[in-house]
Amino acid sequence: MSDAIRRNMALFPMRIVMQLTDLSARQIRYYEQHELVKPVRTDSNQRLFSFNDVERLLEIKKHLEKGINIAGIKRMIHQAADGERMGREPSALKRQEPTDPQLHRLLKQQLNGGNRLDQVSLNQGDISTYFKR
DNA sequence: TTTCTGACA
DNA sequence: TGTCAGAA
Repeated sequence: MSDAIRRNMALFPMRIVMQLTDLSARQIRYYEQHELVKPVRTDSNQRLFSFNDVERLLEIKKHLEKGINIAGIKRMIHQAADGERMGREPSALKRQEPTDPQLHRLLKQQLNGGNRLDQVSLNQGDISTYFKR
C-alpha cells in the first residue's frame, strides 16, 4: 500500500530527471505535452517528477530507441494505466519491471545531495550502464 | 542559478 | 529536437 505512495512521493526537479534519464528538458516537456508523464507542479510552476515518472521516462526512452513513435508509446502508457486501474492479471501484459537496487542507490545519492562539484561525474556513467539501450 | 513557456528553424 | 528570449 505504502509502496505506491513512496513511488509517487519522491519528487525530482528537471535537472535530476535529465541526468537520470539522459533526456533533454525539451524532450521531457514534449512528452509531458503528449501526456506520457504527468509531473506535479509546485511553487513557481516548476515540475516535480516522482520515482514513477522517472521510470516512465526511462521506459519511454527505451521504446523510442526501439523505433516506437510517441503515439504508440502514448497508447502503451494508457493501456498500462487502464490495466492497473482494473487491477487485472499480468498474464499477457507482464511489464512490471522491479526497481533496480542500483537505481535506488544512485537516486538516494542524488537526493542526499553531497554531489555539488561532481554531480555529473556520477550518474551519467553509472546510470547509463543500466539504461543504455 | 534553474526552470518555464512560446516560437522558429 | 535544439535553441533563443523574457519572465519567475
